[in-house]
Amino acid sequence: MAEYSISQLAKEFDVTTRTIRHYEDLGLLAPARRGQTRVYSPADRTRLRLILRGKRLGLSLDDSREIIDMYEPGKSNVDQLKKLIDAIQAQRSKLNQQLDDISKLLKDLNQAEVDCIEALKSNGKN
Amino acid sequence: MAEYSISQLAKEFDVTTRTIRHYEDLGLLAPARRGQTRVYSPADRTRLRLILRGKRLGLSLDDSREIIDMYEPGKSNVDQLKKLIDAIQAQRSKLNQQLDDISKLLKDLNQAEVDCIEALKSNGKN
DNA sequence: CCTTACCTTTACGTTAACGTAAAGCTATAG
DNA sequence: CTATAGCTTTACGTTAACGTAAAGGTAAGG
Repeated sequence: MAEYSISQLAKEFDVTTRTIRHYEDLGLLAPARRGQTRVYSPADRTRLRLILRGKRLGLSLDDSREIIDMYEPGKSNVDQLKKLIDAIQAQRSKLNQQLDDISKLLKDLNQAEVDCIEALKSNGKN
Repeated sequence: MAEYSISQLAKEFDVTTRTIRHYEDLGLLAPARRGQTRVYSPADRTRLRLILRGKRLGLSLDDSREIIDMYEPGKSNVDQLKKLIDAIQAQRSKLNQQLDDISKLLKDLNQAEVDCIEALKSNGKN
């Protein structure tokens, strides 16, 4: 089965159909139509997954569209490709910054937890 | 020198003074005052750094406030502490999800770059 | 004394990312 | 045949996170 309805995708990724249509309005998705009804291919499904992954990472929908478009070069000219490579570099450095942020946050959380447990212990004595 | 003006912090972290005041409106910062003027301590500066780190990770300001408040238990009761530990667990699993997302995205970007460079080569032949 | 450079509060405006309601088509089950 | 379930478009509403004036206090420099 290589196709999905909008509500199937909505259920699978735990978003509303409104959200999926919104992404289409912004040009991030372009599913086929059977009559008036949207029909999603596995490729559409993958695009949706990428969009939501981007969201979890704090990317704007515009950012996500740019990234997703990077995955399909081939019809571009040389200048565009060079711009794409630059964009990829930029994204990579941003992601590395995030990795650094996350490791620091995790460290902080560990410390906070230790402090919490300590507080619980001495609190239990009262 | 253990104090900062609002514009010093704004410059250091590359945000506007409006942004910093906004964080105060939402209860994320509470600097001292000299007369009417805000005076920021190193601790305030650290809180601001944490807020902005959270922002880079896609956290809402409310999320950030919760996390930051985790760093200072001590006056809480047992129930609050237990809730804090739960919140820490939740944050940790969210961050681990992000780590996974990022590693996948980085992988995808690498592949996209390879594809780009390939396209550039064959394009150069024309 | 007055300009320049800060600081302040108050308050309306803006953008992104949807939510929500209204109104209607379509098909299948009872 | 009609009622229920799922699809559609259109369009106004909402929330978060600030932006952007407007209007004014304060202190140092020429």
